[in-house]
Amino acid sequence: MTARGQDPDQAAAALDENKLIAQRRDKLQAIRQLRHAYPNDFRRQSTAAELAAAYGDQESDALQQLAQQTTVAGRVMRMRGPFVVLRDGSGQIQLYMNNKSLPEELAEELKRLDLGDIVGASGEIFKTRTGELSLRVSRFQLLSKALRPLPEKFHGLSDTEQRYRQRYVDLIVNESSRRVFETRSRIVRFIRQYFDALGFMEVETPMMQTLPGGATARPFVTHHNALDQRMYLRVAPELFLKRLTVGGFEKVYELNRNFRNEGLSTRHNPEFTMLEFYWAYAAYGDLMDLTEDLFRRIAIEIADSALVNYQGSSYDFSQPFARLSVQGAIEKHCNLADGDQFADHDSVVALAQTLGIQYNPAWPKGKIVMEMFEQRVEAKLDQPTFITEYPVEVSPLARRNEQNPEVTDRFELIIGGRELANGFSELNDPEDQAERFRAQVAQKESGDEEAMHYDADYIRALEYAMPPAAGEGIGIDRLVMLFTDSASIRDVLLFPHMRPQQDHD
RNA sequence: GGGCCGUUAGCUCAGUCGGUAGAGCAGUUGGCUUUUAACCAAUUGGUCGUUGGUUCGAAUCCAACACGGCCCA
Repeated sequence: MTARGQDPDQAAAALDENKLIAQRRDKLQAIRQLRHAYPNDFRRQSTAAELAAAYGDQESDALQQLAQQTTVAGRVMRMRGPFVVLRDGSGQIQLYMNNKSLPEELAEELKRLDLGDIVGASGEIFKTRTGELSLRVSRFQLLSKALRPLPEKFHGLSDTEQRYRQRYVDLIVNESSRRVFETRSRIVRFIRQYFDALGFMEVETPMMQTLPGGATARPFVTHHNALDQRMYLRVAPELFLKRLTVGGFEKVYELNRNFRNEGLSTRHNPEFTMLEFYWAYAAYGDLMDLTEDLFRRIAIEIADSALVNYQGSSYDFSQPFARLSVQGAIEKHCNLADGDQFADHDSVVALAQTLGIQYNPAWPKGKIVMEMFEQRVEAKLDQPTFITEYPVEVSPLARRNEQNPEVTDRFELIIGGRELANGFSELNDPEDQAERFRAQVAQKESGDEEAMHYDADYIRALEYAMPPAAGEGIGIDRLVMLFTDSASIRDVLLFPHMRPQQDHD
């Protein structure tokens, strides 16, 4: 019942009650009469995986001879007659619990056992007639009662919304989901090992910043009470990591969360994980080589093969990636005869008209060119491709190309029509950087909310001399999507952002 | 922001032409007790997402809203 003035969350929880939960609460009450219902003095001797490794290959007779006793613990996942399947963090082990051979009080306890309960059990290791490794249970104990029933045993939990909102249930019943997050963890661990082995140092820079910088994106805004100061959640760690190269840390990386106040989609979550690394005395070509090597090694580590299948496409990470300039990619995928259309602002505007691009004629030429790329080309780039020569107007932190000052020594890696990485030779000329910041401020003042602020301290840092360097960011969520064949970023985030559910009174 | 689709028992899903709600699993009771989505018999369980409209009558038709999915921008 929803009492007037009751906490809405409590009201929702109360409404969530049903007969199945009530029955289990009654069982819990009965247990509370007998003893502590949530003991924490049970200790197990074996995990399911350890038992499988030690005894899985043994013959039934040999096991009988051994008569090895052990103790396990885990969640009840199946009950088939006298058989109870227990799952622990390592895998599954079957228990044999015949209520006719158990002592009377345990037979009573067995009646109260439900799917989802967490129990400890001990007994002799044996193999059933069908050859399944099992434990002939002589003693068992309920360790934690499940008051809520598990989803259906065969189909698991398939409602997408509930899988995201109640990930703990998804993880209990859907092995494929568990595997995705195990793989994510392996990938992140591997990346750290990879950079550590190359002599990079992992660092942590501010996530709360007084000036958001390092990317063109809308930030989340918050407030620091004691300082009475406006603060921003970082959109990128870039400017702090580059300050560290000024300080003399020549190879640094950070693998952590960024926050961008933008829409949600199958490839965007407001908080997402990014790897950024900065490498002194290297240039963007070195980054591309490293990126190819990293992706190949991740593929072999995770998939045991450089061939990765993703959503119907197949990528061979043993091969070097294609390399194509922004302009070249537009020419190729829009079937343009020559590059004359890119000569000046007027001709670019004319081309945007011809291609039916949505744009603002007041935008600088390079920004219109990027709109062409994003609206007409990016999604078509399936196979791994480095797109290079990004316009200087959309690359305010990247080093200018020495042959063509309109573009930067920058690349993005596109796979499956998605941006996976973005890297460039760093702009370490403080006077050029100050100029670029001023251009960003002008764009911000003309209404571009994503344009950057002028970061005077960053300019001061560059004035102390930053070594020539190259730096790159790799989107970890999208990378995990690629290596787990996941269609949505929500499938690789344990707790993706969701709109709150509304309760109707 | 726009388009399309979805929302029915704890879970997975049916629901015909608008005529008063169904299955499997889970649960309960009993049987069986070396099974593999165990099996056999009986049985409980529903604000049909929310609000409003049309109608003698709405899970079903219409509208708005909420949440989710896919596609587009």
